[in-house]
Amino acid sequence: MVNLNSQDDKKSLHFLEQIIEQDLVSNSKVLTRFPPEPNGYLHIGHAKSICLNFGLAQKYGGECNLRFDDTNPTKEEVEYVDSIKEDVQWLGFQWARELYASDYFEQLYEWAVLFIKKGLAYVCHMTAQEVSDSRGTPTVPGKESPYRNRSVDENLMLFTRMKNGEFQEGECMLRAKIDMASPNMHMRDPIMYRIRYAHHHRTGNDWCIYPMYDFAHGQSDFIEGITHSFCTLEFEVHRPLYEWFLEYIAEPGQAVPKQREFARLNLNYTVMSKRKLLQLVEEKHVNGWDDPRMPTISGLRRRGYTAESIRTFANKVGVSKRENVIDVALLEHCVREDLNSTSARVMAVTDPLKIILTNYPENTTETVYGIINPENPNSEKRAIPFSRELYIERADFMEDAPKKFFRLAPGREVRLKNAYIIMCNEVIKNENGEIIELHCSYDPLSKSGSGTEEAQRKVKATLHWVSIADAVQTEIRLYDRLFTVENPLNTNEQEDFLSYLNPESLQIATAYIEPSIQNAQIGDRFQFERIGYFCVDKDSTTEKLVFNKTVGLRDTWAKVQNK
RNA sequence: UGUCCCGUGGUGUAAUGGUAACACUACUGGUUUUGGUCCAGUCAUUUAAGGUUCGAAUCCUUACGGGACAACCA
Repeated sequence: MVNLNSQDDKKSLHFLEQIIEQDLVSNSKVLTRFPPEPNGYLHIGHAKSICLNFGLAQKYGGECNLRFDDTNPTKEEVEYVDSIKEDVQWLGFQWARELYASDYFEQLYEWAVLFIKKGLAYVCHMTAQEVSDSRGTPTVPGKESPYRNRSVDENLMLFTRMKNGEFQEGECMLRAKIDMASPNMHMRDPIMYRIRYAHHHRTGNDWCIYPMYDFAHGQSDFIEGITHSFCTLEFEVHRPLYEWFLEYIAEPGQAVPKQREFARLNLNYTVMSKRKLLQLVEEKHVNGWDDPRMPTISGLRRRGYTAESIRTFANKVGVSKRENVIDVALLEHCVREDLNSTSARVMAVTDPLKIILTNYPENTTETVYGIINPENPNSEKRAIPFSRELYIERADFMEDAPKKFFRLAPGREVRLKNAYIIMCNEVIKNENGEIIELHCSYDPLSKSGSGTEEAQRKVKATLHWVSIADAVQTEIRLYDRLFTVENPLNTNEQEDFLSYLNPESLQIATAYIEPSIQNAQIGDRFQFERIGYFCVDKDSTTEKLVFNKTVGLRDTWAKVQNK
């Protein structure tokens, strides 16, 4: 498992760390948990929670459990369980125990009976509509259920019959008897158990009654001996209920878990709710949960993000209780920083313009050498074939170049990276006036690394290139933000978030790459020099490599152009 | 006219009664055989008004602003 602590140096403590350190005085061990519901794939927001829960346990010498909150069989599937486990491990964490709330169904049932016996729970026969109507509103108190004051014996008998399948779905439920006038809606006789004739991914058809979140989560924490139960802000109003149940379950003086809440992660130009992500998948606006445009962990992984960069990101966004929207530029910065120091360089032309070196011998190929990774002082070199006919990037040539354009233009010189300095002598056009090729001459004395006076000549630009005869033709998938606006949820009445989908979020193109790319394996990451970071997609075949663009290099020239 | 939570540069996070700091973004400039990387610099009277104090981003009061809560979801 990765060790996060090395990154911590002398940073000040965030508020959850402060809480833990105060508790450490009386408590010896920190036990946390990451509690996903297996009803969807994990996203970058979950990554923050994972890094927090596992990281805190690690920092304070404790442990972190992976616990699936699987109390709603109608929405949960094994596929999601498997993907969640894969994602957590890929991120670099290993749980102490793999657990399921459904493991505790028997115990939870017994506790429910205990609440009935104490006169703190009752079976209620109101319909969903009646429950809703009688609950009141945040400003208006609710009304008590007519079934509220049944005898303990009758409740016991009824609850047993619920468990035995003697009622239909929706016919009745078990409710906690708290306070219908509480200003906290969650204390207005919340539902503890409901009837569901659904197959559960673990317990099969053993049960037809299932506990609600509020009667399962805190109890599960308690059973496992969790010391700190960290969750997102929307559960803050559940805290009194979390504590209310535990108060009657724990023995006097027995330690109970402490729930504390932090702000969830939001990223601009995307959505972060599982429901909306599921909708994107089901309605096929994207190609599955692991579509590289998705903010899911599996999507980011396929896109080429490293686990390291996501952990760094989670660390940099911080932890607090303020609503926040993180600029996706920070995520991109984190992955660039990692990939810059680790990825092999390669030259790839994505929009080719043919050039012919008129003074270079025909039918000749020579080998030039490039450094695989200039950030690594011990980097090896790679061999690159050079010849008379080359491709350069179309954007690297302008016929009428403004002063600020440093690249190739008629009568101007540039260096071909790792090779020679060339000059553009002639622009060849077709009958439509489109530029189809350039005739250039090269300076034989200017070869890279030769140390000659000519080679040390200063030129304004260095271009990447590829020898046409030796290039490997590949598919590249270029991604842009999935949504055109920073907050797709901020819609006016007649639109929904789908209307802000970016129609150009995926573009497919061809890249011609130097032949050293031939041995690339699925998942390998490269920097296409001067373009960006790419990784080999799983759709690659022996005939054709497919690359995903992870993120572009910072592009100062694009900014200058846009002014 | 409810309860709870939160207000610090464009964005996030620090400063825990004693000089508002760091990161990202943006913009300047330098280095560079990647217009990348790297390096240097610029960008805030801490929502407002009162109060306590020698001293307030920090404590108190009020106002204003934002968010959560009315699923047999989690």
